[in-house]
Amino acid sequence: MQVRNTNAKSHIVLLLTEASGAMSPLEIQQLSEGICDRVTIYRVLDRLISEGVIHKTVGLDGIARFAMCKHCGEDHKHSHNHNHVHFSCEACLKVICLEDIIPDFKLPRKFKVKDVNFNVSGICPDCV
Amino acid sequence: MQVRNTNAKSHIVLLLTEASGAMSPLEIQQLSEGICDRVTIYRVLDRLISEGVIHKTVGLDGIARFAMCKHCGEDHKHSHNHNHVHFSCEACLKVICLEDIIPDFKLPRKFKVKDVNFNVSGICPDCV
DNA sequence: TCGGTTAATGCAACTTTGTTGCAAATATAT
DNA sequence: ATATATTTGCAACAAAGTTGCATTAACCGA
Repeated sequence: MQVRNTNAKSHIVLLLTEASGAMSPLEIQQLSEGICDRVTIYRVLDRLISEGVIHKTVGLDGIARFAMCKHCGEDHKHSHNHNHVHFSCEACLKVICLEDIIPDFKLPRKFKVKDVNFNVSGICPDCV
Repeated sequence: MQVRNTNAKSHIVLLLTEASGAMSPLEIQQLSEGICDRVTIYRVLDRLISEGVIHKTVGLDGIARFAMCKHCGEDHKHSHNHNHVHFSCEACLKVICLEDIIPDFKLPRKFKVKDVNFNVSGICPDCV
């Protein structure tokens, strides 16, 4: 399946690139002033995920949030993990990627790991 | 606020105690054959959480699931973390608590951690 | 540059998950 | 046994995400 660049897609990529944290579809919509329909945002995000451009994280609030894949080069689209910590601030409600913090753990070998979702919530440095 | 034991509550605790993994409110409802209203399940779960009897985890599917706190004695109700790994099997759809697998990570000191939600998805040993 | 093909979008309707208000029911202490 | 506060059921609501289908728009090749 061919990949096309569209207004909605480049707009959303730009938003996520400039964002200071992971964004929910609703937040994207609110910052986009009707650039496209709500449904399109979900669909663009799905595509960006499968293209390996962004990754998804879900915290205890159950809301999906999306962020650019920063440390993932074009070359390993299909094999990269997003195993860094995501921190949800209970005060400012921001969710940030702590790209450098990669928890160390090991599962019994019989488990086949395909995806990782690590979230920590609390108070971020800005909100102390 | 006083705590009461009710049919719904003890039924749900029993279900979770005997369960092989974390359960969603919907799964609880389906295994309960109308023992109580859907809303009551949510409310009982809320209470059990605040009593420190169960804990909550949310994976990439955004669905809340609940499991007994096994390694948490009565005494440290208010301070225990649920920092073990939860494994979601993409095949059998079970979510199990790996109580013994506690990832090692460290945040910059300025972050105040209050809660942890660690999920790994893939294929479990039973579904190889 | 102009069509033609096919991916992407908008709209409307729908599903699923979770929440709230309030009156009725029930657990527990006395 | 009764009083009181907690818990429940019901109905309605809210938020997040999905689906079908007709229309629009990217982009490839002539």
